[in-house]
Amino acid sequence: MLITKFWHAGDIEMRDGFSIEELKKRLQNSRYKLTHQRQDVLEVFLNSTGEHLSAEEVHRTLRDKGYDIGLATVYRTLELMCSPEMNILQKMEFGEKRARYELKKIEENGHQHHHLICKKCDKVIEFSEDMLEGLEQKIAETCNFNIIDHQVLFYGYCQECAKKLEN
Amino acid sequence: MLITKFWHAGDIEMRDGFSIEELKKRLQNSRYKLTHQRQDVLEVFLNSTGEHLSAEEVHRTLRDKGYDIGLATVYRTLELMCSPEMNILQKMEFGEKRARYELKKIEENGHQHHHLICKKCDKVIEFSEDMLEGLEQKIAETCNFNIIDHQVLFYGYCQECAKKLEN
DNA sequence: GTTGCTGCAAAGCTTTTGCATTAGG
DNA sequence: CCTAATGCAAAAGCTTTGCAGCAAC
Repeated sequence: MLITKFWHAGDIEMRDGFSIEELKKRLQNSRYKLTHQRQDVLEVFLNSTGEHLSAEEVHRTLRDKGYDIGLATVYRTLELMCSPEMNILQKMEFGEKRARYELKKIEENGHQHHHLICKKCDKVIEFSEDMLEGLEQKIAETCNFNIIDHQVLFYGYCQECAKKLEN
Repeated sequence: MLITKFWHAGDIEMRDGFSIEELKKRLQNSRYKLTHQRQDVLEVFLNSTGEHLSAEEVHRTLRDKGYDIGLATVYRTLELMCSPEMNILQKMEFGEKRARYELKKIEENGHQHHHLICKKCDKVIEFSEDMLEGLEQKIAETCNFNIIDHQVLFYGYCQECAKKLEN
């Protein structure tokens, strides 16, 4: 999966704030153990450049590096890191059959970013935009729904594929 | 899956515009055949009250009615009806492993509706809201991306589950 | 009569689970 | 030590596919 990054002007600054130390702290808070497998999985994300990784890709990356880890452990670790308790990874589904994960990056305004997905080549373009400003609260009030997370997906054609389709 | 409907004031009026005649017309335009299986699948959606149906639910509904149809055919039919050519159904993924489908309902303003998904009981609440007004075009221009569809998902806790979690 | 469609069963993929073994605290 | 975590392999789902027979046009 090709990932093209696009940050809207004014929303560029981000903070990840994740490290092995932070992982250790959060694990201890919940009486989980700091295994080397969990460290290894986190490091894959810390070393990746914002890619949306699938469980199998994380597993293969570690195996290729010579680390010995089972796929089941990768799945269990990903789930743990996505839990509200740990809150380290974000799980996403782009309409493929496999799920993808990325570090939970919080922008200054507290919003996640959103995704443009090309229907032809599956390229994922990220964008950051404050259009949801105030909307969450409005929905929460009107629908009596306590929002803790959201995901916005736009489907369409990227520039390259739009050109190809014209021909 | 429990579906609670909520239509924001002012966005209530909708038009479906689907019928067997319409199906026939669209099939013929693309040299597809009007089989009774395809009619039957469409009728399940026409008779349903806005539910988000999975392939297996469509299959079971038809089997229960005494119609004889294979699950593979249901899948093939659903895929066909989701294609841009047919443009009759909308495929959605709510983070379950199975996909769900519903009639492509277009609101007066041309927007689809959006979903609130309870993290605890999986209830899906629909809401309609014009907050994306102008945003699509803005994104299209800034990102050079030709948007043809979108899906907005909010995750959180519905009123009932929020209460239970307090205890 | 052609060509596409269906049904069945098998295969494919991703993800989950049971259980004996290992390792963190 | 004690409990949680791991690895493996098997199972579980959902979805897709190959192919022979059937139905639409």
